[in-house]
Amino acid sequence: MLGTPTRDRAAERRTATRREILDAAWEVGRDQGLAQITLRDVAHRVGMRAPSLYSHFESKNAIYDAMFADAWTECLAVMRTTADKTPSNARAAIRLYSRTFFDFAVSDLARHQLMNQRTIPGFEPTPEAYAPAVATLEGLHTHLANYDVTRQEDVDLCIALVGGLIDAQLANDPGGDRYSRLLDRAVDMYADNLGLPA
Amino acid sequence: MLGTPTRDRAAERRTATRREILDAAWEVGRDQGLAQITLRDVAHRVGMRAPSLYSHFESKNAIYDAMFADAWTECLAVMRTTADKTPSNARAAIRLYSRTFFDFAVSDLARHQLMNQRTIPGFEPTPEAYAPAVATLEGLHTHLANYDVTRQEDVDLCIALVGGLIDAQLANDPGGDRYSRLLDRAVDMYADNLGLPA
DNA sequence: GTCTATACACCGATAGAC
DNA sequence: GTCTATCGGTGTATAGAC
Repeated sequence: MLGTPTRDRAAERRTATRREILDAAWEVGRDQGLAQITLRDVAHRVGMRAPSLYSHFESKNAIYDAMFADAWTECLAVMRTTADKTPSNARAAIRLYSRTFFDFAVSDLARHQLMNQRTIPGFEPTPEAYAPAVATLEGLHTHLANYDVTRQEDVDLCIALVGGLIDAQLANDPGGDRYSRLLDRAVDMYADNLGLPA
Repeated sequence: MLGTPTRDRAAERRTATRREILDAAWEVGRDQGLAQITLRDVAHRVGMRAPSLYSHFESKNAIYDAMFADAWTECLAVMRTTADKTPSNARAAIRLYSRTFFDFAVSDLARHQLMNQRTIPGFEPTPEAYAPAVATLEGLHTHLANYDVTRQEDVDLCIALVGGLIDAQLANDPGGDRYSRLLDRAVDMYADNLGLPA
C-alpha cells in the first residue's frame, strides 16, 4: 500500500517560482536601480503579467523583504566561512574580518543599498527578514570578543569606521579603490586606539 | 522725469513664492519622508494646485535641486562661522570642526538624506546646486591644511570616519547620542594616527 | 505671467473569469 | 495560478481662463 508521497512537487515548484521572481527582481534592481523596480518589469522577465506576482508575494514590499533576507543570509554565510580560518594575531584577524565585509558590501551597490541604507521609500524589513542581519551582528560581537574587545562603544566604533569607508567608496569612487586602500590602515588605527598588541 | 523703478516687484514676488514652495517642500519632507513628497501635497500647503508649481519650478527634481542647494549653502555658512573661531591646537580644532558638521548633519534626517545619500530615485543634483557642496569640501581641505594635513588619503579617512558616525547615529539611534559620544574619541584616534601633537 | 482644468502614462493593488 | 479589466494615485504636459 502506498502512503503519502515523500516529496511535495507542488510546493517545490512554488518555491522555485519564488526564486525565479526574486532573481528577476535582483536583475532589474542592479540594472535600473533598486527603487526603480516595477512589478511589470519583474513579471515580464519571468514570463508573467504583473498581477500574477501576487500569487507568490503579497505585495511589492514582500519582494523587497525576501531580497533583504537573501542578502543578509548570504552575508552571514560569507562572514562565517571567514571567521573559521581566522589568524591568531588580533590585528590581522580584525583586518581580515573587516576586509571580508567591506568587499562583500562594495561588490554590489543595489544589495548594499537594500541591506544597509533606507533607500526604498516605504520599506521596512520584517523581523524574520531581519534575523540573519542580527545573527551577522552577533557574529561580529563574538569575533571581536575573541580579542577581548567587548565594550559596546568599541564595537560601535568599529562598525561606524568600516561602514563609513564602505559608504564613501560606493558614493565617491564606485568601482575604484580609493577608500578600499584605506581599510587596513583604518583598522590598524582602530587597533592602536584599543591598545591591541602589534 | 521718472526712469525705470529701482525695484522689480514682480521678480521679488516670484522669488518669494519660490521660497514659500521650498519651505513647504521641506515641511512635507520632514513630516512624511523626503521621497514621499508629492507635488499635490506641496501645492496644497501653499494654497495652489499641483500643476501651478510648474510656473515656478520646471519639474519635481528641480525642487529637490533647489532644496539640495539650500541645504549645502546653509552647511557652508555654518562651517565658515566655526572655521573663524578655531582653536590653535590642532586636535581641538579638528574636533570642533568635526563636531560642527556632525551636529548639523544629525539635526535633520531629511536634510542629511538629501545632502549625503542617494535616497531620491531619479534625482541627481545639477552642477550649480552642487557648487556649495564643493565649496564646503574645499573648506575642509583648507581647514586641515592649517595643521599640515594635506595628503588626499588623510582627508579621505577623515571624511569616512565622521560620515560613518553620522550615518550610524541616524540609522541606529536617531535622536540619541550613542555614536555622537564617540566622535571626540574618533577624532583623537585619527589625530594619533596622523601623529599630530597632543 | 499665474493659475486652473483636463488629460496622459505609469505605478501598485484588487476583483473576478477561466 | 494566471489572466484581463480596472481602481486610485502619482508626476507631468498643455490648453486656456483671468
